[in-house]
Amino acid sequence: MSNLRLDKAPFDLDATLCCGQVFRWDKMGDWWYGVAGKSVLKVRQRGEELEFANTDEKFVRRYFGLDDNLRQISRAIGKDAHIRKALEEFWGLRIIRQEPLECLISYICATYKSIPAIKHMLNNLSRKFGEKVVFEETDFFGFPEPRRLARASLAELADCGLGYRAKYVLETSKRIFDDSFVLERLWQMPYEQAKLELCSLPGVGPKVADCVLLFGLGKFEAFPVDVWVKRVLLNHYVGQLTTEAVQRLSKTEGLSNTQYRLLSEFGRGYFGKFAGYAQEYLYHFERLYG
DNA sequence: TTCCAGGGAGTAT
DNA sequence: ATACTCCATGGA
Repeated sequence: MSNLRLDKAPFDLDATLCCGQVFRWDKMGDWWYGVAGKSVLKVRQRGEELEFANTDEKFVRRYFGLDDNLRQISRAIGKDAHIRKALEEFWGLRIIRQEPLECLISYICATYKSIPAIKHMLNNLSRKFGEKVVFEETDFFGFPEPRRLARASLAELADCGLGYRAKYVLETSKRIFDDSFVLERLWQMPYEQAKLELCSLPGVGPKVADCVLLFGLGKFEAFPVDVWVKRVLLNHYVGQLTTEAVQRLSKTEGLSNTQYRLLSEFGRGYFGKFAGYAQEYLYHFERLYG
């Protein structure tokens, strides 16, 4: 068991793990349990103190983004009353550094699904194809290696509840496994180029790409847009959008490609290089109170 | 039962 | 380039 004092690093563990960026953490009592890499992490927060087990401080700092300068980020994105309200409400929410592959597969699965259903799918995938790790007499499962997913059958994947996403997960896993696509190479690419590369994968469009770039590859300017974010922007940012843009957005219920680019570029332009942080605060706020 | 979900691909214009 | 349609499934 180790402790970490959060003196100069505001952090809210609950908000960070509940805001829908990760899907495989569970709270038992006041402890959170999650699997990263091949080990089970156990974390709880008591005020300014973060307690953790089965991992080390270096990993915790990196995984939870504790070295991001949240005050500086907050000053950069705090452009208006609404975002400042969300920042205040969830102060200490941070963008987690997910493992890129888990992040990619997770958000391919997440398309057109609710969060409880996504959790269900990913837990099924991990139980079926991940490595079992026993911790505190409980079975946990690591996220599947690309090799296991690449060699799975469509039926096995479909059995996990993936539906029509099964073939996307399979084909993308094959491209990762045979090294024709190297996720790590995107780290040093600029945002736009990395996004273009990601969108060449089956099951990956602009939304999934932005999520992977933000949550897995440290591109904080990525501004993923879904129906919730569209809702936020139409409810609170009409003044900052052009009237022509608002008309185009109100025309249809869903989110066309054109609408996606419009909103994503607005977010990036308006909130700046930490737009992804703004997006996550706004998204969480809209889901809880919208 | 019906509706909706952290959208993407395929096809028609 | 842009718009329309279909998609499997679980949860509310």
